[in-house]
Amino acid sequence: MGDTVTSARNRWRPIAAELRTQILSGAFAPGDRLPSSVALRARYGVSGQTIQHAMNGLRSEGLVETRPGMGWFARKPPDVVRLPRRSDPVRRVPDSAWLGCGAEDDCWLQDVVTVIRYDRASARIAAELRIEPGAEILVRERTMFDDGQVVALAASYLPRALTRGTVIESAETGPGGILACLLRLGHDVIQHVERVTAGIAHGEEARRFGRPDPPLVFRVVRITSGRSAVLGVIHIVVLAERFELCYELPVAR
Amino acid sequence: MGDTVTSARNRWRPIAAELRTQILSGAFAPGDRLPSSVALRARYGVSGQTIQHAMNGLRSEGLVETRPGMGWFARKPPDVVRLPRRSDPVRRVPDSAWLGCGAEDDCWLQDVVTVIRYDRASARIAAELRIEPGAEILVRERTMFDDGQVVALAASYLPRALTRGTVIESAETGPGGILACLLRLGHDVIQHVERVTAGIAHGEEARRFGRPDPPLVFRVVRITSGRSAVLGVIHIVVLAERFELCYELPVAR
DNA sequence: AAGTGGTCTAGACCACTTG
DNA sequence: AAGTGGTCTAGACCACTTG
Repeated sequence: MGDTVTSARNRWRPIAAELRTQILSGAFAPGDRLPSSVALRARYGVSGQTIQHAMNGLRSEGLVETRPGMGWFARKPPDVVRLPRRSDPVRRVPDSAWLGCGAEDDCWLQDVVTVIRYDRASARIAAELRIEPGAEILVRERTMFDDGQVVALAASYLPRALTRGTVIESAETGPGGILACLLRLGHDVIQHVERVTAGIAHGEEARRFGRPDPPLVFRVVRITSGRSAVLGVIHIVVLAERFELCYELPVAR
Repeated sequence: MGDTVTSARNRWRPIAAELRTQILSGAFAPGDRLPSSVALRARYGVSGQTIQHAMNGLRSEGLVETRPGMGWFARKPPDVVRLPRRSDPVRRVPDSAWLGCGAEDDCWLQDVVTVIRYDRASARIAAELRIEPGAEILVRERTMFDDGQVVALAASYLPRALTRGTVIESAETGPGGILACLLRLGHDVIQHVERVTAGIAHGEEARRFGRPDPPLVFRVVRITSGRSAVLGVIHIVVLAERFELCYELPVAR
């Protein structure tokens, strides 16, 4: 009923389970080296492949990291950076797809590369923007770095009907970013909606993150609405291991 | 610089990449059967293990699913259910750890099992509740089902100083759940903060989800604050493949 | 019965690290 | 030079599916 696959006998799973228990119980502290492949082979009486299979599982769970030539190590979880997701209409920091990440100094993003292009709305983008599929849109793509590492990919999509001939179509939109531009252009910004999913980065994304194995990511779709129209949508792909999304929900009285 | 591991030659990665491209391009529509292991072995001139390794990668990316004895299939992604995360102080639906999932009928959760126990605050819980480590707390644990499948695990932690002798310590808290109880008890509920991370379910969690392989999950920490104190915190572990978290961020004017 | 994916072994080679 | 993890092959067996 519940279980999907039992097929064939299975030695790697109990081995992974035992090591997992030891790591979670603290028998191996973060940074500790685990027994080597040959040691584990001898202990469990299995082949190297079987040990490798077990370790691959633990690695994907984030419990173990590997330094080739040196061994397996209980993982010291990377410091997680809190990304406050707020709705400030104008921010002090330069334009970035951390849109809403906060007006404060904790908005520490290190680098932003911007590509601007024009396109026609796909079915998906059209639905999100509530415009006709095929309508002209402005696409602003960004890559965000932290310490030389790519940590997020983002693409903003705006109806060209709103942006044509405005500063939004230039590389530098000035302080406050796109949102401030929209406000200056007389648009009402009523609310943002953020839809968050999680998954494994696809091939092209994994490549852009510079990882051999596809990392776990958040996918955030941020839809910004005015009084009578959707003003824009941003798709953000964020390395999940590095970030925590933090939402504040004030209680209406 | 960017790449972590190159070691040893590598045949499974390009194979995975090629199949990934075909799936994403639509050459294999969702539900289509992929070539069998023997066919792929012949096409690429590699061993079965190598093909298996490539397919394992695609499966963990969610692009492929496997029906043992039948073959590999391009994945028809499961319908994603939107979980609106709101801050309504009182809801019409029965008490549940979907707390804030909305007052509407779209709150469709199927079943809830509740365990109530008393404990002392761990360092982590104490920090979240802003009480002394070791202080007495009330723990309400829940398992949420949809169609017989476990889809979420949740545990609420409340300072016992707030709950002792109240209806919150009974199994049935009545309509509106814990939050309504707190309001009736005279507490101000000012805001919720939700911190969202994503990861692979740990061993015990994976077991509770009834999965042989640990699934990808959201971890939501929801902290509910009154005017001068934290009223409670809920830890929710949600199957990521089934849900989308949807946050509304109204723009302050 | 024939085909499917999943697991396992034994043995090989590779790139990497430390001495 | 000796030890490490990562990949690969060839061959075996298993549980599962359809006919």
